Amino acid sequence: MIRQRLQAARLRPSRQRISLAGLLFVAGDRHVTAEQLHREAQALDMPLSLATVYNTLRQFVASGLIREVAVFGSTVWYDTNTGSHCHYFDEGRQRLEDIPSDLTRDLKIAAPPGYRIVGVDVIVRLRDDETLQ
Amino acid sequence: MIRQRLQAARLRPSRQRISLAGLLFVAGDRHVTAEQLHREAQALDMPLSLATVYNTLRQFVASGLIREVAVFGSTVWYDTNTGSHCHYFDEGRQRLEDIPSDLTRDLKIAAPPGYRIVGVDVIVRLRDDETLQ
DNA sequence: CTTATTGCAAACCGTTTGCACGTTC
DNA sequence: GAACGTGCAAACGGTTTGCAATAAG
Repeated sequence: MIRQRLQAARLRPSRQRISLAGLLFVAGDRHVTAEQLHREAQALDMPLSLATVYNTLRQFVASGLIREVAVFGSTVWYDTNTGSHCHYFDEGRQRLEDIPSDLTRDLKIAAPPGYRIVGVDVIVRLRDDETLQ
Repeated sequence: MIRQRLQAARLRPSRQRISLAGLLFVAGDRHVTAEQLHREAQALDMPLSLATVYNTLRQFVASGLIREVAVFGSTVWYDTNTGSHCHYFDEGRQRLEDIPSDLTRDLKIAAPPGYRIVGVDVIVRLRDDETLQ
């Protein structure tokens, strides 16, 4: 199943890619950073380097298997749900989550003349009541 | 006017802060990065260091004079319009701009139980028709 | 004279890259 | 064996910080 997915994306099924695709796709929607995924792989004794995690995630994005999400800060988040949807970002726990209903459908966005819309990112930043000083 | 604005924010009107506040607030809404603002100041013979630009912009954010905008990549953008509104990001020219109508009013966002919404970022990524491969 | 601000250079941190080695087809 | 993938360590780029020098109240 994982192998088929990689094959469909024209990526050779190397041990590392199978491990990472397994972590990403076995458990439904996921939102992870490269470092998180690397730690997970380590914990499960899947030996691969951090550089490979970064490179692989970029390849997965290029192949449309996952997508990037823009959040504050320099960290790139990856989302296995490639459809149109929005995100909550819990600033206290630093966790990214889908917003159940696709709010983008409510948005009446037009591109300015001469431009094309290549993506819409909606992120709702949250603070939990305790963390909120 | 600039001095009053700084005073209201309880920031001492140092030469550097007056320069930067001038650049930011004299010409209506602006969207800049720290590097851009530093280059502008240099060009106008306002001597200040890049570190000061970074620090000052953070103070301005903390005082509510400007706000940060989350865009892809590690670069932080600063917006002199602190009200609720959304952004176009021109990926070719790397320019950030306001979307004239406040789309966030169309969004029916609720915070999950136990959470508070501290901000909503909507960024519409654009590519101009030429740049589009 | 006390407290805040600045500038430099070094640290930082997430990410990318060059290149020698290993793997897949 | 040709093309591709991996891992290391070093580079990168935007940002932050420690600290001595300087300026504001």
